[in-house]
Amino acid sequence: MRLSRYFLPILKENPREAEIVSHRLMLRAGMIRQQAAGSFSWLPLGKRVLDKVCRIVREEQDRAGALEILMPTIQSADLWRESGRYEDYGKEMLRIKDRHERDMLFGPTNEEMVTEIFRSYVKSYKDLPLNLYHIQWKFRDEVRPRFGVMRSREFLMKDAYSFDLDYEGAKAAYNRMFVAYLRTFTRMGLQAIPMRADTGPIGGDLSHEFIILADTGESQVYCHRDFLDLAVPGEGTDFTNDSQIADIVKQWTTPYAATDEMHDEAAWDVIADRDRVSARGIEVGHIFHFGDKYSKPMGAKVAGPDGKEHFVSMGSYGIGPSRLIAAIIEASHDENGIIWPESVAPFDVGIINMKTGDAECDRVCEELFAALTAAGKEVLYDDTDQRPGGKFATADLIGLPWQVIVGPRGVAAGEVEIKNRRTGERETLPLAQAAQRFGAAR
RNA sequence: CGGAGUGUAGCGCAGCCUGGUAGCGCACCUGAUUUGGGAUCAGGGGGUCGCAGGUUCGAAUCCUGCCACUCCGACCA
Repeated sequence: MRLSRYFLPILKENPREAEIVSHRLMLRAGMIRQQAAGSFSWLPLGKRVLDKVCRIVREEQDRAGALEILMPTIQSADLWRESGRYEDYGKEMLRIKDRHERDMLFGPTNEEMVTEIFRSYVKSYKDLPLNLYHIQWKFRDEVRPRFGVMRSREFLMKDAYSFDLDYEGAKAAYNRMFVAYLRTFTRMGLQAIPMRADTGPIGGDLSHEFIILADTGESQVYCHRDFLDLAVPGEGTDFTNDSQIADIVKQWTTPYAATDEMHDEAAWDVIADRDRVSARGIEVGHIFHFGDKYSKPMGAKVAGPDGKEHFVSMGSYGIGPSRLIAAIIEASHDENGIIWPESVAPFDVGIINMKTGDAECDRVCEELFAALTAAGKEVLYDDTDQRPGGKFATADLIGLPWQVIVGPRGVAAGEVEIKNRRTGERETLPLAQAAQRFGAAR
């Protein structure tokens, strides 16, 4: 992509309304545009990151055996009356009437709808386990939206729903999602720690929040230092092996970890001082087991091997990709801007032409741009006629992992400079080697 | 929903107290000189001063009501 043809409305100054760093940087980097309290448009740069995050989420959900579907944002109130939540949910649910005066709502979550789908088709335990997920916009009419996309009213959510014959099966499904989450967050360059959670309004008796540590986190969290060195399950993890998956979950739930509201002072006191990690955290995922809370009132049942009907045992599993992006920035930035982990960076490499219009600089940049693109890299080529300082500032702000700097001085010597955004390390390389560094053939 | 605050050009702000032709910086457009960490000069475009009433010869400025947004608290992915 050539920057001259891109839409990247960066801001030099901090917008007044943005208090926390991720909100500021997302606005300044031209990723998002606020449209109303807690509702945002995603501009090209932000959309690219959102897509990358969603892709990782998808890959890990699929790997763990979940199947992607897509349900509507607008739901009928009748479904929610079946579960009893239409009355219970409160003002956070945006209620709408259609032209026939029928009660509708903008979905804050999809338990009822997915249960409706399930009960319509699945009648036998032989079709279980089943886990259906979708990535869809949700709306919760928060009393006080804040912190940009971290706490918005409209937000993107991956929500998965598992269906099993009994508690044992549901527990195994829960464990699969648990392990999938560990992998998902790790792939985004985050260290996520599962913490026992309150089951909240959805109810249930087994629940974990996945919390990442960041100085600007919204809540106080406590955990054992052991978490920081635990091995994250690899790509080859066998999600069909229940006992292996259960072992991983056990390993990841044994050391102490709790959010403020679940904190147990007595258990905490037992831990040696040097092993205690007391920090700020951001919740990026939440998994629940809730049994027959919806299957029972909504009549979602299957025939078991015993020939009798059983209400299915369910769980739900959420990740907020839009909020996750803010969390990544909170965990990875410096005074100059965002520092993207490579897996979610909007582009892999930025090429900075220090002197657009200079025949040699232009030629070298074009060659590099073509070579890196051919090598499968996503490249943002700054071919604008801004001055070097401005280009550096923009590149640092939007946080691409690598910058290739092409200036007349280096070009005369047949060299370009490569800068790593995270470490700030610069390296001067002959042109051919620079291209090879990013996977180009020659 | 309680408390506090802010609405003036795309962004950041001044002007309001003490009413009299709406300003500054950045950004944008034109031209010239520039080009290794947010250039310089010259010229230019852009605002029903959040909205609605009221007071007044005259309102960004004073009064009343409303709306939007932000922050703190309570609440949540």
